[in-house]
Amino acid sequence: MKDVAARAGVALKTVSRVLNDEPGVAAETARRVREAVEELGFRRNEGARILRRGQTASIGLILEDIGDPFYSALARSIEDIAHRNGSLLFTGSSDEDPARERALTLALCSRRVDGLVIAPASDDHTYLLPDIRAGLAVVFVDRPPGRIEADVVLADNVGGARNGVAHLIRQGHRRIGFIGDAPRIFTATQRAAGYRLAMAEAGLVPDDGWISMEQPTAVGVRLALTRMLGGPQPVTALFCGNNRVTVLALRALAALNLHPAIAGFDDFELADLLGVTVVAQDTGNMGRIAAELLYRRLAGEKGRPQRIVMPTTLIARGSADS
Amino acid sequence: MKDVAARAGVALKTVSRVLNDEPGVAAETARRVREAVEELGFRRNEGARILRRGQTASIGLILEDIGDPFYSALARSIEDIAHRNGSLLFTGSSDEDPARERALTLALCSRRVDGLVIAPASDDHTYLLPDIRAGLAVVFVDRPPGRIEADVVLADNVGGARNGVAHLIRQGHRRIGFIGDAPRIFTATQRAAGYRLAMAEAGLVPDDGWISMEQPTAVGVRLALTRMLGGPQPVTALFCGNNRVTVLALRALAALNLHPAIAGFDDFELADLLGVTVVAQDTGNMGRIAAELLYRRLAGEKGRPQRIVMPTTLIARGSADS
DNA sequence: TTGAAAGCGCTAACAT
DNA sequence: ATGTTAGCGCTTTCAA
Repeated sequence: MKDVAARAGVALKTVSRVLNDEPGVAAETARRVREAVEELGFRRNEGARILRRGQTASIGLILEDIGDPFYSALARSIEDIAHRNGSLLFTGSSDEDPARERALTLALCSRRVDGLVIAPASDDHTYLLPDIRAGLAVVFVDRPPGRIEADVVLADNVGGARNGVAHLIRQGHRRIGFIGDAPRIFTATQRAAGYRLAMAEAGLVPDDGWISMEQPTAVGVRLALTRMLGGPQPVTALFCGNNRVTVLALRALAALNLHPAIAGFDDFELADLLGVTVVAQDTGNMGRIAAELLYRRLAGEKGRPQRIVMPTTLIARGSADS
Repeated sequence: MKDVAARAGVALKTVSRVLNDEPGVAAETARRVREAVEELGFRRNEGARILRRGQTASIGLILEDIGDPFYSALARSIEDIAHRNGSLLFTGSSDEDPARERALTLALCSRRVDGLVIAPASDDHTYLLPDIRAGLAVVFVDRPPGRIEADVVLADNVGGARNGVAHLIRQGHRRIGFIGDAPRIFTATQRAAGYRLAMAEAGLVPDDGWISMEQPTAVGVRLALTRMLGGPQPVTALFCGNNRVTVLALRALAALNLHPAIAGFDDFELADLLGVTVVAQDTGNMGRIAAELLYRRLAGEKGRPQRIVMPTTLIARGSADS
């Protein structure tokens, strides 16, 4: 910028004025400055500007895996809101590792992002307190924060799973299996609770062997399925706890050539063509609402932390029938 | 940091030394400093550090849509390499809009990202020249840069499409349709060329009506399909130009209850269960290689711009047969 | 309408 | 082993 000022024969401050469209610069002077900018290929150092002004116009997004369709859809809707608010977006994948989540988050705090949207893997976010006190806005999404009070946008996990399982029950099923995820994952536990609730409401008592709460792998899901579908009293229907489980289960069932009724939490691409009944969450809206809440907080909206629960939709496509 | 220094009763520089693990600080002094850091909830302002040191330890990724599975897989592999190199990652979606791509890119340049990975929508990247001259590293991925020389990592689009179409021909098909994307998109044109090549090599002359080069929409694909599959000489097989087209075509065919042979460029989740034959690109490796090249350039590797072409893999799953 | 000087929070270079 | 000074590139404040 110094070079630009020299070239245009004006003071530093005048260049700054032109670049920021501040009033009080003669048209001719402004023209000369712009010309110099062009000739030098000058690009303002945003970092220095930020240092001086104290607002970074950037937000961070921490999630489990940007490569997962559920999270990438979330990321996209958040990016749109960030863009609309003139912010750039940092993204980071925690891989479900609390230490990596924390490291990533603190790195973003050091960069002084204005706000953070976190789909947490950790259950303790007290480490964010100094930054929040210093003005950082944080909204949690998909899962609640741990040991701090903060805004959070969640799906109706219990209600959604309950609806899905109730649908299977309406189709006449009595022995229904649930394949979830590791119990430390909030959504997994909530959806399992929804399963139990639906069963209880129908007067059904699930056998212990009908419930699997493990981190989903191809091998693990196949084992769980052979266990549930073998023996003298096999389950006749399955409810899967998330999109990854559903996909793994569909593959395993195809390989085993078994065809129980099946439904799952989360919609996924081509579920329609495969005719798979799902409980869909509105991922796009969830991200949008979380990001909009973040920007309202940044704009100064006060009030106690909100807990927004998004409804889910049962989409019956046939796989749950019979 | 000033506050920390005051609290620990040392000079600013000593705090800086402790925070950077620089040698020459007594253990006891360091302890006092760390204590003060803890008590004050101090977090170093990375922006100021960057301003002083001139390296941002961040890179940017510009792609069409972070919500698209193809690109989100790419993003994930790039994020991993960035993480391994101690960088944070900015992501931005251009929505196939050259102006948005440019705006996003320049915003990142102003933030002084160390490097940029771009899956370009624009065909003119001369606007990057000043930044490249100033030391910015840029690697293009999926599509080549426009009007500048730069490193690029591409899939073997011509060869892949050719292999896919040749596979259909080997199954006995003679009238084969191609549904691509807008011709201004590099990959679309390349894959169409691969289609023509395979046809020509088999001595087949494609009818004009067998080729559709439009931005894929549900309606557009359905129309193209009814045109190709209607009439007295319908095509008996289809080759789709990318994952989105393939999915739209599968949906349209199911709705129309038509079952021509089909194959497509790009693998996609559940293609295995649907038995769809595809030409797969190794997205993860493509991102990894692009990002690694970027970091080699940042580490000072000289030499003329590279053009790396990644092989594709034909995965026959049955949908191309008969 | 324009400019000079101070300072954002940090680190490099040079004392002590 | 520790401190002092200058300055990264910009904006803010105040003056002309």
